[in-house]
This record gives sequence, C-alpha cells and structure tokens, in this order.
Amino acid sequence: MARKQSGKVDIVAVAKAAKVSASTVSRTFNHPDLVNPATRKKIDRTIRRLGYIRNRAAQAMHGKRSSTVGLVVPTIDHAIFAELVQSFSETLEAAGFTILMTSHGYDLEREYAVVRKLLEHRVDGVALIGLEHSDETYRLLEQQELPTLAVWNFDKASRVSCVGAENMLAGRMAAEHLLELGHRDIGAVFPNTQGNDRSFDRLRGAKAALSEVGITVPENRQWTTPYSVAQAKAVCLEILAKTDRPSALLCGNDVIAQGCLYAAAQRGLRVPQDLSVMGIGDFKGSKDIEPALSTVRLPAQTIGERAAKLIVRLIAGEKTEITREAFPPKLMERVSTRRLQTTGVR
Amino acid sequence: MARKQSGKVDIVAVAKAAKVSASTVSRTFNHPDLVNPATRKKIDRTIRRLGYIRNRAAQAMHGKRSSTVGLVVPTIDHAIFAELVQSFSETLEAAGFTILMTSHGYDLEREYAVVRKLLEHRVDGVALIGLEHSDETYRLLEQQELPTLAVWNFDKASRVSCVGAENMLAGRMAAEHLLELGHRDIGAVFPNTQGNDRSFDRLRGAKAALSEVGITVPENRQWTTPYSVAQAKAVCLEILAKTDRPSALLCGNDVIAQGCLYAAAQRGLRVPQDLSVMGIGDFKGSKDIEPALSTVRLPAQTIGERAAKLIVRLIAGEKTEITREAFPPKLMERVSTRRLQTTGVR
DNA sequence: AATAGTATTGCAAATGTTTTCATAAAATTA
DNA sequence: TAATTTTATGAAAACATTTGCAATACTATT
Repeated sequence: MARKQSGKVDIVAVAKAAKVSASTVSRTFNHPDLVNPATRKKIDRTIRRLGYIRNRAAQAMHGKRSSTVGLVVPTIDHAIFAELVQSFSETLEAAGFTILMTSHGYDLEREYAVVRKLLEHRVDGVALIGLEHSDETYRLLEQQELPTLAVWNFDKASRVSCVGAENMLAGRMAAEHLLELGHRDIGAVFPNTQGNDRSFDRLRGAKAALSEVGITVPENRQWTTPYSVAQAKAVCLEILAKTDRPSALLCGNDVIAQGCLYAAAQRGLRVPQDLSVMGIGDFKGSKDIEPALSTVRLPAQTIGERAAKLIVRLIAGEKTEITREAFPPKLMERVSTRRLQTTGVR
Repeated sequence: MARKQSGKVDIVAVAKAAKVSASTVSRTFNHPDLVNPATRKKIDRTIRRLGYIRNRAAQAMHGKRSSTVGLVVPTIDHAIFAELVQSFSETLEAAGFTILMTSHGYDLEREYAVVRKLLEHRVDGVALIGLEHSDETYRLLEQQELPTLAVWNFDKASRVSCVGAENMLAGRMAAEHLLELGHRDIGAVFPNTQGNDRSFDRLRGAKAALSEVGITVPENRQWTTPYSVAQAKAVCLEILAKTDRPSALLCGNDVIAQGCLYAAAQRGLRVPQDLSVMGIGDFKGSKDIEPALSTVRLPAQTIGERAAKLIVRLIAGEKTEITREAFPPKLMERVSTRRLQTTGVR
C-alpha cells in the first residue's frame, strides 16, 4: 500500500501523522479534557495541516446524535414561512444543529415520504408546519419515538407537542375588530380551507364571532382564493365591481389582504374611506404598505425561536411529555380599517 | 442477550425475522434485481412489519453518496431567496436528494464555518448564494474536491461553477430604460454594496450606462438603505421631501422599489406622473403592486431549477470542468415609469 | 522508597451497512 | 445424464468512528 490518496484523510491518517492512536484523536474532539494539552495541541496542528474533516456519519453510527433536525414545510416561498423558518433555523444553528429541510407542496402523501427520508438520515428531531398530517405520518413518528414538534399552529389537544398561534382566536379577533367599528356587511376572502387547518380555524373563529351578534356570512359574501397576491387581487377586483359590495373585507391572511388593497386601488376605491380591509398574520411589510394594513399579528419570529428552543430540549430529553405553547395573536390596528360612517340613510 | 430493545430494529433484525442474511436484505434495497422476487416480497413484508428504516449514515460510510446537498444562504427571509430556494429544493428533491440548509447572515466568517459543518455531514455537493466568498471557503471546497455551485450570480471568470443572472447587465438595463424615457436627473437607492456583490454589480452597470451619456451620479443623488421595505420607505420619505427631488429613482432591488412606491404614496406624489420608480429583480408581487412596478426581471425560479439540475450532474460526475450558465435579465416595463414630460420650462 | 492515586494513552470491540468472493442450487446445453 | 452456465444467497471484510478496559507513566503520600 503506497501513499494515501489525496482527499482520503481520515482519523487514522491524522493519528499516524501525529504519532498517536486514533482513539486519542477522537478524544480531542469529543472529550478534550481527557487528553494532555500538549498532545491536543500537536493533534490540532496535524488536523489543520492535513485538512481533516471529521465524518459525522461515522459518529452517528454510535448512537451519537447526528446534530441534525428535520424541518418539513409545505413550501418556503411564502412570506410567513420564510420568516418562521429563518428564525427557527437561526436559533437552532446557534445551538449547534444543522437543518435538513424538505418541502411537500401541501401534499400529505409526499409529507409522509419526506419524513421517512428524514428518518433515514437519522435526524435527532423533526419539526412540521401545522397540525394537519396524515395518520400514517403521526404513527411513523410515534413509533420511532422521535422528538417531534408541530410549529405555527396551536391546539390544546394536539397529538404532538406544538408551539404556535391560536388561529381560531386570531380569526375571531379580526372579525370582532370589524364588528366594533360598526361593520355589519362583511365579506370573507379566504384561502381554500381544505388541507389547511390554519385557514380553516381562522374562518371558523371569524364566523363564530359574527354569529354571536347574529350575523351569518351568506354564500355570496364569501370567496375563496389561492395564497397569492395576484390571484387575490383578481377575485377582489370582481367583488368590488358589484354595486352591493360589503363595507369591509375580512381576509384569511395578509397576502390576500394585500391583493384586496391593490384591487381597491385599481378600482379607485379609497381605503379605508370607501372600504375597510382587515388581514390576519401581520407579515413583514404589512405595516409598510400604503395604506398600512390593519391585521392580527401572529408572532412568526417569536414562534420560530421558541420552537427551536423547545425542540432542543426535547432532543436533550429534558422534556418528554407533550408540551404545548400558545402565542396570543395581537390586534394591530393601522389604517386600512375605520369606523363605518353611519350616514343615517342607506 | 434477551429480546431486542423496541426501537432498535436494524438490518440484521430484519434479516433474522425474515430468515435470510443481512446481505440479502441490503440487496433488496440496492440491487433488487439480484434477489429472487419471492424472497424480496418476504423481506419487504418483514421490513414493513418491523418498521425498519435504513440508516443512511451507515451507507454513507461506504463511499456511497449521502444523497444530500448543502445549501448555504445569507438568509432565507428575503422574497428573492425564498423563491430561488424553493425551486432549487423542489427540483433537487425530485432527483432524490435532501437539502441540508444553513444560513450565515451575510457573515463570510460564519459562512466558512457552516460550509465546514456541511462537509462534516458529507454532503454530495454544496450550493452557495452569490460569488463573494472568503478565500478560505473557496480553498476548503477546492481541497475537498466537492462539487460546488454558486447560484444567483453569474460571472464568466468565476472561481467555481455558477448559474445566475448578470447583475451588471441588469443594472445597465434598468438605467438605460430610464434614460430612454428621457430622465436625466436620476437618484440611485441601493443596498450597501459591501459584502453584496449582486448589489455592487448592479450599481456598477447602472453607473456605466449613465456615464456613457455623460451623466454622473453625484454623492447627493445616491442613497444607501438596508434590504427592507420599511427602511427603504424611510429613506425615500427623506429623499422625496426635498424640493429638488430627482425625476426618477433607480432602486437596487424590488424591495427597495416597493419602499419608494409607498413613500411616494405617503408624500402624495403620483407615480409615474410625478416620479418614475424603477426596480431590479421582479420579485413575486412586483407586478401586482399598485402601480405595477417597472423592473428588470431576474428569473429566480428558472435559475433555481437549472442550478439544481447542474449540481446533480456535477455530483454524478458527468461534468467535471467549471460550468457557467447565464440567464439574461429582461426588461419588464409596467406602470411605475414613464416618459419625462418635457414641459420646456423648468 | 514503597504505595496508592491519578492522568494519559492505546488496544480492540462495536456500530449498521455494503460489497466481494465463494458456494449451492437451479436451469441450460450437449 | 453429465457438464456448464446462471441465479440466488450467505460469510466475512471493510467503512470511519467511539468507547470500555487495561496498561503505563506520573504525583503525592507516608
């Protein structure tokens, strides 16, 4: 056996070069206090000289942690998930973890598949967006006894630990705000609630608040649109063309609300004089838009950060029972909503 | 040794339960054609029954691919990166890879550290955003002979393979558009060009175009703002307060342009009648904003997809030399810019 | 100076796979 | 039916590390 091939520098190559055993090199990494400072220094130098990079895969085989957390998102290309994911990953990285990220495009079958793949990589824990997952996925995670965390939604009866916001409450608060301002003819523009429990809960909360004061949202006062400014704008353009348009529009999220705002602008309607627009979410930018959007804030950044901290504790085994953290939505009254002027006649 | 511990089901547990050797089980995964269909079926059933999940870490130790690609982004919480990352990861996942994602917050020291960590996880390849990286990072990647790809920027003299857009050209096109419309008094609002080669190149391209027709942008016609709608709005508010405001604002990216638009709205200036606003990037939403933003389109989605395909080929070893792909920017003339009315007097 | 600790290191086994090689059984050919 | 080829399987080595145990070398104590 002649000389080693260039790239192939492993722990025994380092050991040989430093004239120690592989064990000692391993220990410099994992239990530095157990090795003589002088030896350690010598080894460190050799490591640097040879450009050795330890192999986590080999470590992982010893039941050791992989220092890896799986993150499963429907898509990352949505203002709100990006914000959430960013703070989640930042916090996790600070704790020494790396994120294995996969997306499934709102397809629960694919979600199962990607979770499986994550498991193959022996992640130390898994974070999923939302609480709506296939039974198969839940079972898989339970069976593997892997620290699991649902992020973004909160439900006090969730099957796994969760940290998120109370979407039903958020929906309710948005509706109540409009009610308080005197609006009675309220249109609802929501994403499809199919396979999207956030949306579903918000709508449910809103409707509950309305029905408490005797208002029902009739079929023709409720519209569905995909999560996209462009498409929301298009449906709002239609809505606002009608002569009997509502006095206020309650939107399932801020992206849709943004579409509404643009549609109103294009129709020449002044917000909030001619129309009040209410969002849910308080995405980055919602406060900067003209007119600044009234909305219910769901603290994405805080949630991401808390979620990261919680999953670290779950992984460390400090927590073992199911843990749930709720972050209260907060009304952000800005300028896109205002008191309905009761001019008497109508 | 009594019964196995519940979770601990490995390949030999499966083998034992199915009354075959571990080799055969391994083969069912990796070379299914080499095993008798009947045996394979029996093994498949056992795998399902025991809930066995193969251990990629153990595979990776055999020089096998880890099926993992490292992705290093400055941050994901920016419209444009989210779009890019989404299409990149989607395409990569379709090819059977999982993404190990890390962010560094525009800190090149931290970038080096996270790349190292990726290497420890034995990723099959690494994708970095942009072309500005520390020499140390470049050396590390070269030394490890790891398929590396810089995404988003294009430079025909890049040190590694790249697929991206020509930012200088984009800057030039944006400037030329404004010039063509008769604007001569043009203000530039850009992000800090420090540690951000995209921005730097765009500004350079814009200035080149301007100087070709004898225009220099004086100090007091150039502003710097962080990448944020809110902050861009704030600086634009200042700019537009002056009596000698420019007739057009050229923005380093669409987020800043959005801030300008809102600032103009708040100041009561009509766009494009009183002020033309030009962006660069064509982020999702730029065409929906009111007024629709004129900009230079950098095809994020296409780039993400092509990047994914290229890195797959680099990993497969089909390509070994440095490969570069440029995607041409495209002028998107919408409504936020218009011909300067030369009313003669001034 | 002998003894008991303690600090440092190496050896070898173990981790969960894949793969090479050898072998046995079955199928094909003469 | 014997010889040959093909197909299917298992045994064992290899992969890069970690760790329990044992051995050695120091230090401190009497």
